[in-house]
Amino acid sequence: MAFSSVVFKALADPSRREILERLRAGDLNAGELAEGLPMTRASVSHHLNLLKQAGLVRVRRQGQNQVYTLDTTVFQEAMQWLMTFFQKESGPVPRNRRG
Amino acid sequence: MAFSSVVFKALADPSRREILERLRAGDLNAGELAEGLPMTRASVSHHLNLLKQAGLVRVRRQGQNQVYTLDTTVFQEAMQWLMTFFQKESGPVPRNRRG
DNA sequence: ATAATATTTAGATATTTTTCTAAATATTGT
DNA sequence: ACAATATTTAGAAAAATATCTAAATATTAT
Repeated sequence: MAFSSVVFKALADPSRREILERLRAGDLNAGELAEGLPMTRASVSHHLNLLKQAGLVRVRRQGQNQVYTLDTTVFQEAMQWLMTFFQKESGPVPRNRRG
Repeated sequence: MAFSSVVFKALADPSRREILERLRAGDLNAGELAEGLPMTRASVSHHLNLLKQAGLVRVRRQGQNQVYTLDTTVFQEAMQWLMTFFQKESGPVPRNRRG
């Protein structure tokens, strides 16, 4: 699927945005992320998987836990896509303006 | 529905992003927007409605046509949301930094 | 008022997404 | 190896979304 679709689809769900916002304060494991969300751990796990596929989070094992971290690079790419809409003319987006 | 959900949901569909990208070059009416998209005019109309609800486009009648225009203010808000993810600490986002 | 053109709305169907329960996998401690 | 804990995977059911055809609405010209 095209870059933007996975990312924007991932961002389109309130539970997933909630997860991302919690991760802003620091890494959390799956159990911690599931707490407070009105759904089962299995469902949270599903959302985490979508976020991972979108490249918005990374995961590493730490003992029994799966620890999730924000990965901000994709946020940047999404921002860049949005930013093109402030330039009136369409066409390839200039990345730098030497010469 | 919360601000971000409608907006990100609107952006999550490739056909709708295609529509937005065409509108970058200038206003187009519903018929023009439907051309080239692999679906009926009714379906395009549906997508346009979602974009309108998200505040991403405006529409005005011009004779027999409905003319669609980009509205960039919501793009800005979406960008702002994304931008908060580059500040590690969570909490209310400072809008300006006088004082 | 009628016809022609442009677009939307209604209702139906197909696909995708969300969520659940139950079972499976992985790690740690005994 | 076995039990306890953390998390994911599988499969099913419910809810949301995308798309179609047909009918309805709005504008313009005759």
